[in-house]
Amino acid sequence: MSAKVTIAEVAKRAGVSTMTVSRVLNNTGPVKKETAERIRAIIAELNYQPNLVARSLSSKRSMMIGIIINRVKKVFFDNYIGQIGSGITDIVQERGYRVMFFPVETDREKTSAYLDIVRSHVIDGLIILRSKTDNPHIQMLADNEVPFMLVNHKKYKKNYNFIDTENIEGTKTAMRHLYTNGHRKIAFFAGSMDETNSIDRLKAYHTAVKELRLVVNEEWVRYAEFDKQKAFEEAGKLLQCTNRPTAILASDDYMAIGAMERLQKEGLRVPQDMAVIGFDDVELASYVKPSLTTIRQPLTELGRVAAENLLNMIAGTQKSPVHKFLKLELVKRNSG
Amino acid sequence: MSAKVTIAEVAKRAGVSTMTVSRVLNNTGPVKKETAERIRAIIAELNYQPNLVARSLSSKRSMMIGIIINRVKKVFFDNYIGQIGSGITDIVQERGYRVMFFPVETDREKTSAYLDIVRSHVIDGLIILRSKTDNPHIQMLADNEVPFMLVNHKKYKKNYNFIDTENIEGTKTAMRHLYTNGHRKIAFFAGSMDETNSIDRLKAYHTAVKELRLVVNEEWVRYAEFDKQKAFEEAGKLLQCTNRPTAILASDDYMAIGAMERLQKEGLRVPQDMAVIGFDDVELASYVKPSLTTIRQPLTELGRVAAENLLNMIAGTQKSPVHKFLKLELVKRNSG
DNA sequence: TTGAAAGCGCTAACAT
DNA sequence: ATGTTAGCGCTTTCAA
Repeated sequence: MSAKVTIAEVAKRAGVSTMTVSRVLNNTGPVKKETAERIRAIIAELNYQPNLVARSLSSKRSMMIGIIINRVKKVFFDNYIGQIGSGITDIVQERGYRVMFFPVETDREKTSAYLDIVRSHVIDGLIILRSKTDNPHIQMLADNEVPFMLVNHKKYKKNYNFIDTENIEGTKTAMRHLYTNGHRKIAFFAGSMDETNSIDRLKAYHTAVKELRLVVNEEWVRYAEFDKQKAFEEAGKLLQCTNRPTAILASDDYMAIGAMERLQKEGLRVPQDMAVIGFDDVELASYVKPSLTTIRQPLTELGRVAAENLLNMIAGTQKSPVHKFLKLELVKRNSG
Repeated sequence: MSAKVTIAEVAKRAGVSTMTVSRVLNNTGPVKKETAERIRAIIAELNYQPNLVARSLSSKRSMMIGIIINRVKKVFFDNYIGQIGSGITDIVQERGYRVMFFPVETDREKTSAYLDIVRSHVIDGLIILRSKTDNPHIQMLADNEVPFMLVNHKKYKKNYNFIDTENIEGTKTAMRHLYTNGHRKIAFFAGSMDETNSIDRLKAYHTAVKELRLVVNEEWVRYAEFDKQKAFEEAGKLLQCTNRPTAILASDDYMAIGAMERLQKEGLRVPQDMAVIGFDDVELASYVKPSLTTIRQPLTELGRVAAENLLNMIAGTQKSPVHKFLKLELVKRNSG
């Protein structure tokens, strides 16, 4: 890499110490106007750029925010992440930070996984999307007092910060909607049971079943791990039940869509023969036929709020713990 | 951040110098077996993790690969990026590197934009998706001898490396397909004209028009900048033409879908009244109604090849320039 | 308003 | 097989 200009070089040419240059660079401490201008001119002339790594090592801050994405699916950047990531990025950049997205494989062995990038000050704070409940890294982050925010995850611990949605209420809303439409036998497609969202939604399903005095059938609860293909398969099994439900509520849109595909493949009409409702409102939801009725999560907003709180915690203007919930909204379309 | 264990601490406890610990850490140079084991035990006991930033500063490598995503759309992580990113990530992790995704705003002012992260050794190499032709940063990377690969971009310069697809052939294939289906009046929706892909596809459209001796009409070429909404609007204008085409070839799927939505909104049937063909084969393409016929780009493979070549260049086993093209494939569905 | 010294935590290069 | 020295490029701290 040619022509590496360092702060020392700039200082030398300006006839000042590196500290003065540093002050100009960071707007820290007083510098005489003319000196500052001279230095700025030289910086421009030499096209000098501070070495971020050296700066991080020395100052222990990087002005970077990391976004951890649990890489479970093959194509992990889906519209769910796209919407949340967009919200985060907006806020973070507004406040002069940069964002970096880290896909990480969920191996429970490498305990270091992403503690090291924070400890090393590669990034100043972390936003973690849809963490697993048994993720050991989170506790390490907390123990190390690393600023972090969990998105779409819930854990009431005083050094855990999260922003989640009102899953219980949302699930009930969906159930009541189906009930109103005449459904009394409702199946539920659960996501990964190691995510609090899944757990909450499943629990709420059971509660709603009781509250609405619905028929209960264990076979109607299918586990598909937020995976479209798995939902496709589980829907097949569901159709084998002697006592067939008339509606499906799925824990996310991708599962709803997978299930719907299977139903249609087997010749059923949606929603006439079986209604289907999803969760999230990803881009695909409005494109499938019939378009998907779903419980909309305000994903972009989720990202924005997470970013705001994280940055405030880093700045020290917000104290831990942050435990927030955003509202959900039923989006009525044509699938149920 | 509590209990910061450094290499010095490990060395002290092991009764050796930091260099010996460093050697154990990096498998560099010889260390007596027992010493190594003792050191490893202490590392485990103290839960020591090397400081990545200090390591980067000293060694000038970070074992990280950056992926630059031009942030033009609001939700920038779409399925196009998802597929490419997935391919990249697979290869990069296989080879012991990590990946980080950087969304960057396309402001031409900040010339530093992403040169600084490489110069600073935050990352060892860069993959850039769909760069603009007038992107000044690329030349800076080249001038600074930064290892980089452009994906879905073409530029024959000896210090530019790219992996692209055979856009010309692909476009012609699509045109011939429409021709075979009886179409003689074919419209074209061009993407952003500051991307080589768009330029190539538009050029190929014109060539095909000539080769197939088709009717020519300037109004049939619409510019929609890879934007679904813009395509929606342009399709409206297209319908105003006195001499209306019978088919649309779009430079990417999102535009094709936007156009299709408008046609359907105006009461036209696709493909009977107007055929529509896209480019890419993103996830949405198979979900829209009618499902989208498209020229499939091997997106995941594109990512894999980009990553392989980049890592080889970093390792010194691959020389610049790398100029590669992957084949395209017509995916026949129901829209044309 | 400016500078000098020290050090962030690690590894390269050269000893031994 | 191991250690010493120096330094990566910056900022912190203290002094002037």
